[in-house]
Amino acid sequence: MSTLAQNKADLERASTAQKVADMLRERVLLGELEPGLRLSEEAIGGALGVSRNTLREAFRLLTRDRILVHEHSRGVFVRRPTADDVRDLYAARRVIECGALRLWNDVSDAQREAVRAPVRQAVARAEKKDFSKTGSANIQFHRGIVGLAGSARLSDESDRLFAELMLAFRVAHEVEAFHQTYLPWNRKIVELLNNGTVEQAVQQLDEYFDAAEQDLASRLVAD
Amino acid sequence: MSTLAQNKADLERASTAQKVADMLRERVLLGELEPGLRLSEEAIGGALGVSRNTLREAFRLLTRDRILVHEHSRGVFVRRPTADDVRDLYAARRVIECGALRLWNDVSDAQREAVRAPVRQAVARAEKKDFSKTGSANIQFHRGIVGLAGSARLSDESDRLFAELMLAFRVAHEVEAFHQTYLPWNRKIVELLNNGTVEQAVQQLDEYFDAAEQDLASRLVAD
DNA sequence: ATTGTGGGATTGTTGAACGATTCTACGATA
DNA sequence: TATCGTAGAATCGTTCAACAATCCCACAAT
Repeated sequence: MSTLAQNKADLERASTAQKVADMLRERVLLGELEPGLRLSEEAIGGALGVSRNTLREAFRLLTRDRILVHEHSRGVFVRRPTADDVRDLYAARRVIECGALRLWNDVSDAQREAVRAPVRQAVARAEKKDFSKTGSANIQFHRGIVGLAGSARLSDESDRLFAELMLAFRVAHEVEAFHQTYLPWNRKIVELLNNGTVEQAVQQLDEYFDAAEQDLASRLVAD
Repeated sequence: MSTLAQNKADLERASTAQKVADMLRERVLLGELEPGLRLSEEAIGGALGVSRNTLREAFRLLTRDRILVHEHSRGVFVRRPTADDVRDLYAARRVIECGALRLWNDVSDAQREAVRAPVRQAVARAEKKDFSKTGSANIQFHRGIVGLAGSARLSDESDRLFAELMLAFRVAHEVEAFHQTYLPWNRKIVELLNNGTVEQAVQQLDEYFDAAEQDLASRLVAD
């Protein structure tokens, strides 16, 4: 049955616009296309070998994901989050993740494990002085938390929030170093959860958000 | 300064695709285009006098809003929420709205008033046997709750969840009667908030979700 | 009843075209 | 020197026509 599900993904080949959008998303998140950069329809379309119409469809997709911003008759630009955006982003995360974390005792073991595992891996890597994937590990931890809610829609929206946050890190020139700072926090949260003190874990998560928001926002005031 | 903000809205005339999307969204939400209906590019584009390309951009917009679903090489259809969708929707609402409501004591008076006012109006109308806008009043109440979080992103996403829920009501043939049932719940929640017993209000909201979810899901099992 | 197999309809994508809007650079004016 | 206005270039917004790819439906064969 699992093979059928796999094949399904192969059969549902994405449209050209979807594939272009995926590629552009990756480039933006990898930092190859800097925030604020204007994406010319002609230049990008020519380079990728797709028509303007198809490319515009891809742009719409990414605009909805908040990766790009669309200005009428001016074109699309890689989003450049401001300090206000960061505040909004963290206000949303606080509600979503703290709310999800409070469900800790009502969810499946698999869901709980999706929260613990990323931290365990990050700790293991940190002990080996391997800081290569600390960023994605931190994201995985928070994805796990959102997953406790058991809503695909909420998880999808959170992924969009995380992507936008990545752009903010990029603007703040703090892509990797940033996440690394907060591993101790994540450990503490998992520890509190394992102790059965869920409310304390929620409070700890809330403090993490305070610190992270302030840290990031302070780096975004200057241009 | 307020006039400037108004003019801005005029200046930022929406693109054709955006206007088409807005019109289609309204038609769908009003029930003129039934869930499950396939939207032919040629038919709709011809009727609205826009090109296929522009129409397809509008479709993409609405697909991201979960108003339409897009099946490759088959076309776009008005979304037809299933019982599983309803479960997912309420799982998301539970986390978002209960989380937002817990912020009651930390927000501005204006934000709190945005929660109370819709219930007050609904009560006034109900006393006059005027049940015309009870649906939108219920939605306004919940929009107000989400607004407590103070995140435009979260409010936008919630609007999408509400729109999707409207479609579910449509499928369940319960557009107006549904909301009406839950006015007493809303009153009780506001009452508990005014008493300063926020946690009890949150619990009441959670029970509302349980009841609403079960009611709606039970009407969606049959086709 | 199930399984090919056509043809017809619809979508996916392209390329060109042209009006509308924005940007840029240069010169006029104070 | 600084501000303003303007013509021309560049780019976006939208349409149209075309064709390949895909799906749907009816009909025939087993």
